[in-house]
This record gives sequence, structure tokens and C-alpha cells, in this order.
Amino acid sequence: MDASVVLDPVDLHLLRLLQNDARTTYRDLAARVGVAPSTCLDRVARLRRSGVILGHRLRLDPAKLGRGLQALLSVQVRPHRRELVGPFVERVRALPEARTVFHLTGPDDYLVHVAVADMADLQRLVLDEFTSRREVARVETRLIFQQWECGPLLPPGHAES
Amino acid sequence: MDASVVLDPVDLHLLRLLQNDARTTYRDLAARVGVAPSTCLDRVARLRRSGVILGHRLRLDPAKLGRGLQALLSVQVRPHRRELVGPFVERVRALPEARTVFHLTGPDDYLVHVAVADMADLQRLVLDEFTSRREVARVETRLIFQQWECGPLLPPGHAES
DNA sequence: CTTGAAAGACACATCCG
DNA sequence: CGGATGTGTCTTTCAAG
Repeated sequence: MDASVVLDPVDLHLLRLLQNDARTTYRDLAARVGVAPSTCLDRVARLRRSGVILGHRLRLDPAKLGRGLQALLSVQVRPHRRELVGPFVERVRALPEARTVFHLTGPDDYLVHVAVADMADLQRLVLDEFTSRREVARVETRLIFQQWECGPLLPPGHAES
Repeated sequence: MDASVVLDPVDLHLLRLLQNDARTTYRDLAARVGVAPSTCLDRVARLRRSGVILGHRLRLDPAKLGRGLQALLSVQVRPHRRELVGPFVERVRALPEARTVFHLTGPDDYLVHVAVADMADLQRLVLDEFTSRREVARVETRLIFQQWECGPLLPPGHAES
């Protein structure tokens, strides 16, 4: 299911272009990669079918949406058993403030990336949704000064922008 | 520049639909929101101009690209001064394994989300690109068991999927 | 697997309420 | 600001190489 997929240079070129702008037309893709538009369509469809491309996401500015403050919450869930952590994750994912949830190795079981309006909002979120829960043993809050997205994700050995 | 923007229910509805599938046509958007296609075009163009929509991103499966192992690296950069941390961040961002870099409050200055092929690859990355650097005082590596993307990012008070 | 042409769908501008 | 109409462009299909 998550086996690696064979990607030829055309696929890689398409992925690199689409990661810069996922709305590039098949016509432009074709011109830049050097194949026919219909071939592009076929290749991209195949990449979607094989699961390499999971979907197209809109990148939004949290600050413009009234969520100018972001933070990472390290959460210990005790006891760390399936019947507790399953509902915990689902509840956290459903929070409108949550962006990503990581299940990690190490003493802090979960890392939750949240976007809130301000400090008061963050305090409310931590108190009401985390520390007040019985299964949450400990929460550590770190504010995000700044964050950078990195270059396009590509297979090892093709480390070019 | 990052002031909050006024969004009416139509804008919110459009954003919600586009976050599920950013390639939805204006025609379909119009039908589902209940306005004319040209209005959709106008609204989305305005959302782009006002900076709410930053761009369109492809969501890829790291495992399918031969990067089945992900980790978070907590990095202390000492001394934590501009002339050191600027180049540090740029160098890390340029790594093909890096996905996101966070500058945080707290004892760990940076959190780096990386995607690698396997444990050997991760070990090489940590040793060659982090701990061997003079400005890197400490690196703590946590593996990612699993990660969940959360619901669409929307302004406070509109917490609906 | 790729291509090129044909048909249909769409984006976008313009005009109008 | 929202809705209709038109034109040029793009996407998508298909038969053929």
C-alpha cells in the first residue's frame, strides 16, 4: 500500500512543476516538460491513481483568517492505551484550531500544531480542551515565532529545485 | 499587511469547498454555493489578491516517494544570534529532506520536520547536517509514528466542516 | 505509452441589472 | 455587487502509430 513507486524523469519533472504551482495547465506542463498535453493528463492521472498525489490543497494565510498566533502543544496522554488515545486524537483533530497532530516517539506522546486568534484564545484552548481532560497528563506550550515551508518533496537522489 | 479580512458566508463556503479540492471548477463552486460562476471567479480572485489564498499546493505521499520515515528534530543553536541563525535556517531549508522549519519559544530554538528514506538516512542527516555544525549545540530526534492533517482552516466562529 | 486532432467544457472579460 | 452572454483557450477523449 505504501510501497515506493517507479517514477521516470517525466513524472519527476511534472511533480516538481506542480509543487511550485499546482494550478499549472496541462498545456503549460506539456510545453515545459516536452511531451503532449494528453500525455501530461495521463501521467498526472496515473500519479493520482497510484497515490503519489494525494490531492490539491489551498494554502491559506492564518493571520488573514484571524488566527495570527500559532503554537505547538506537546501532550502526554496517560495511560497511553488505544482506548484512550484513539478518542483523544479524534477529538483534537476536530478542533477548529488544530492544524496537524503528530504521534511521536519519546516522552511527549503527541505534538499538536494549532492556530489561534491570540494569547487569550490559546489559553482557553489549552485549559478547556487539554489540561482539563483526565487522560491528558501534561501539556507543554511553545509559541511559533516564524515558520518556513521547505523545497518540494522528491525522491532521494533527485535533490534539485 | 496581515490584518484580518472581512469574509462573508459566500467567501467562507468557497474556502471550505476549495480546501477539500482546490481544483474544483468555478462552475461547480457556483452550483454548490448558489451564486453565478462569474461571481465565484470574482470572489476567488479577490481572496487571492487580498492574500487569504497564498497558493495551491500538491499533497504528496512521502512513503510513495521513497521517504517512508519522518521525524522531528529539536535543535538548539548557540549562540542564538542573527548572524548565526539566518544562515542556519537557510541551510536547513535547502535540505531535500526538510519539510518545515519552526522557530520557537522555549529552550529548543528550532523544530525541523524531515522526511527520510530510513533510519540510516536519518542518522546520516543528523550527523552530517546538524550535530557536526559548530552553531548546533544540541539535537533531539523524535520519530513520527503517524500524523493527521486536521480540518480546514477557517476564521474563529465558523467551526464547521 | 505516446500523439494529434476534434469536441466539449471552461475561464475570463464585458456588458447589463 | 451579482447575473447573463460571448469568445478564446484549455481540458479531455479517441483512434491511430
